[in-house]
Amino acid sequence: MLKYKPMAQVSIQPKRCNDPGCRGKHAAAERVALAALLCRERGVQLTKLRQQILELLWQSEQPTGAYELMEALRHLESRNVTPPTVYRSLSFLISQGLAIKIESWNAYVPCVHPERGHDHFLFLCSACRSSVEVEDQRLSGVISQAAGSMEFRPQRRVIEVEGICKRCVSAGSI
Amino acid sequence: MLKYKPMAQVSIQPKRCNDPGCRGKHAAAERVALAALLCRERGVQLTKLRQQILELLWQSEQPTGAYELMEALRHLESRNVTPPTVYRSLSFLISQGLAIKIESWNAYVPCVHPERGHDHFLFLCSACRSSVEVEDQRLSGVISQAAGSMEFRPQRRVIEVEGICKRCVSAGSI
DNA sequence: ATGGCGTTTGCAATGTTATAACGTTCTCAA
DNA sequence: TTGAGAACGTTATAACATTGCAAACGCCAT
Repeated sequence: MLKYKPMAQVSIQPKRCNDPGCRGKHAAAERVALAALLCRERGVQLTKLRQQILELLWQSEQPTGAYELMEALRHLESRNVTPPTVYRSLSFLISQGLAIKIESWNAYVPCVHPERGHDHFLFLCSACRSSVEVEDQRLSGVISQAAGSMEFRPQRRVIEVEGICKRCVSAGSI
Repeated sequence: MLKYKPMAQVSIQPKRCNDPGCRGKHAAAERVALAALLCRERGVQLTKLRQQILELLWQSEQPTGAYELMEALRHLESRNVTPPTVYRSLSFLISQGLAIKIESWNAYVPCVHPERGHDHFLFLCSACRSSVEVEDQRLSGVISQAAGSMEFRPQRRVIEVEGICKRCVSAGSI
């Protein structure tokens, strides 16, 4: 069961990150504050509901399913919450680049770097069910080039590599 | 509704294809014959059911959903066919590299080059719902390299680029 | 051919993920 | 303050996929 702790409300200074090699090591509260900032800049609303869902995603150790988020919300709000509520907020977060759907798992993760418009790929560990978001310029290059040679106009990329992460290989969980 | 025509039973000479730039221009019957050959070589059974599903995939213009395949089978066999029947056969075909699941569409396509163990990516046109399977050495390289630098052991790759294909761009279906 | 054994399929039920349709409430600007 | 668009609530249903168990099939050693 996904747990929720309300995040600090004040004095969080959102910072844009420029390190392409960072492995997403950011404080959740800071990233949520950044999301709020970006939404303000863009003139879109990070409503309470949307922020709650974003925080739940950040607080989860692992990619989270929509129905799991729904359960968590039910406890948060002490009322019934239905699928459209969750899916609409997820759509919003995804459209704003604040969350990502992992297509091969039907699960959702917060996007670590919404402030960059980059292509990312996801490494998914099937042993510990963790995901890591990675930015790669060369990947974008290869895809753009292949698309160009076919005169294909790309709009959305899904790049997911499932396997065993370093930790789990060491732990012998192969 | 997906149509089915039984494929020629005789005199099909399956051929392995070595053209990395081929865009999957192969006769369906020849590809099914090749699948049968590969299964024989591997000591696994391409049963009637499995072959029917593979043929349906080849005969479909577009990626096909499991329930659509189920409907088509019902008409073929004039009896009820249930989801597990279809999903089990799809699992088999996928495990043998004879079919591919398109994760972002929950749909299935035949794999054009089961005889090669390559990484492929898929270009998906959201206008005409077509898919094209492409092999790319550089892509595999970029992913392997990124994985290596994280000491991640990749097992399965999902690479799907959705957008608008050449035909649909020309046709102005943007 | 026959019996044994692993593989494949049939079938009913159920689980999981996602959206449609429609009405209400909220927000913000004129 | 009121009107228009955005966001949300609610009911229902669509779409996709799996579990569990039993029957049939295929293969092969006897």
